[in-house]
Amino acid sequence: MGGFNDHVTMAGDWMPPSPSTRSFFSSMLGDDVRSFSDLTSDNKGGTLFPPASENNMAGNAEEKNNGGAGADDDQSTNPGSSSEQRTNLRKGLSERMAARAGFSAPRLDTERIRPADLSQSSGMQSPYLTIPPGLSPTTLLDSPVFLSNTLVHPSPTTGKFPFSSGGNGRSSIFMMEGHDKRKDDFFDNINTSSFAFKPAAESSPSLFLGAGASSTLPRQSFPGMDISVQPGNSYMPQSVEPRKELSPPLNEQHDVDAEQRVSGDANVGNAPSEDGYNWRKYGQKQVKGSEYPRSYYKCTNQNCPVKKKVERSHEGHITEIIYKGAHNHPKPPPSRRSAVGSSNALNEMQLDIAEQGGPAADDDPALTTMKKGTSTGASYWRHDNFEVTSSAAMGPEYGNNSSTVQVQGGAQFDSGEQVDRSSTFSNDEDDERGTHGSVSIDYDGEEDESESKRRKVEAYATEVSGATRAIREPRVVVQTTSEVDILDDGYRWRKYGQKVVKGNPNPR
DNA sequence: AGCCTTTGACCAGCG
DNA sequence: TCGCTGGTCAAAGGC
Repeated sequence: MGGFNDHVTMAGDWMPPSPSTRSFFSSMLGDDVRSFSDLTSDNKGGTLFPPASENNMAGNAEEKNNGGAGADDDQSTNPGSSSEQRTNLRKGLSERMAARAGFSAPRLDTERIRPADLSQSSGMQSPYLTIPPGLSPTTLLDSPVFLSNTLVHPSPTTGKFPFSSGGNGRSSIFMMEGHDKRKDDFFDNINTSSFAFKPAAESSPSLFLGAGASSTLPRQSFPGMDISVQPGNSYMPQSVEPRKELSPPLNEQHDVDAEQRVSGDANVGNAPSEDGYNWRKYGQKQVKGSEYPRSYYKCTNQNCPVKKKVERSHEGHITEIIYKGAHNHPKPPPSRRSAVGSSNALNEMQLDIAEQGGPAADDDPALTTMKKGTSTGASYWRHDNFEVTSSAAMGPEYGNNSSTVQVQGGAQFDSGEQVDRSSTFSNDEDDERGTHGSVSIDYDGEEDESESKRRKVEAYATEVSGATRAIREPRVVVQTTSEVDILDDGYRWRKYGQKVVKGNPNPR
């Protein structure tokens, strides 16, 4: 879609822009970019990506090497229409990856950007942000900081959550609809460089594991996960499952890859229940374009339409999680399986969060902020590897209320609650190629958003993620149904701007 | 006994 | 219309 160009520009623009998410974003980008560029230059031949993910990457290594050619393609293609994008998607991962690499590199003014982040993120090398096992996306989302805006960095107030800041920043970043390439690049880079939210990190050690070499900063990022919410019904997903990647405690973060895969994921082998909900796996399939098999889960709660797709690496690391629909019921009490997840670090993390973050997300204004993001269709939210995407808001039918729930950006994945809408932090800007498409699609908010569209979107996401996934890590996508509802989330919103975004006929 | 996972087959959408 | 692909179904088996 049209978005592509924008994105490109975006890259350049990152720095300047707007205060909010974007700025945050930009800062992040800086790191990302930097790292990315560095990588590219250094690695030229191939390894654009950070070593950390080797395990995941392993499969990709070849692809990476091939990258050069692919890059060109990508660039050329990116701009193209959605169809083109798809085409691209179909290309080998290697090409795509390469393309991405190539793509972003040139455009970004890494040098400018770099500094800021570096300082912050210097520590974060690890590509993945790990979320400790037990930590649910929900939790993450809930975290006040997270919600808070990008500005937050280390929130003085909320503070603690490095995560949050990351979240925010990321969210903004992530939100980028397009996120694709850029995302990928970003994320990849980010992971490596990290977008760190400096500050707070300390407080919640448990949260980030990540990767990063640097234990400190990294925490904030969530490298490995992408979360996306898809519209279907709307109840948002409550959580992302941390699984493998998630977890390594801060200390462990150093060796992201190894650790994450190996130990990190306590959850790994298990069904994704870490988010607090009970899921039943009803299928598994190898999806084209994806290195790893995709597992299909349904929420076991009666009448709950929520489904999720999880892709895991051989090691069991989650490379991508896509939520579809929102839960129409509260989170079941932790028991059994959930308990399992809870046992992990994630749980701890959550606890930490609660303690630290203290403020309930709901209450937290920041949260509110996040929600704002939602306006449009899809949003992406990402922490290093952690990414959340939401498309339009959920249908009122489902979630209604939910006071708390938000997806994405602001969203809380709170489990019990339904997510009302997605947020968009999007970034419209971001999107690189396809993403846009997806975004826009959701964006339309058509309730039905045809499945097909949805599919496409998903597919796109999948692919993108797939390509990068290995590299990047898990991703959670939450789709919602319509954007319209977004404003009806029970919160009060103040419009602070309107802008026409390329690729989107409607002013944002 | 209940719940969940596995896995091959089937179905539907899309190009 | 055909083939491909993703998503879902449902039987079988395990815990």
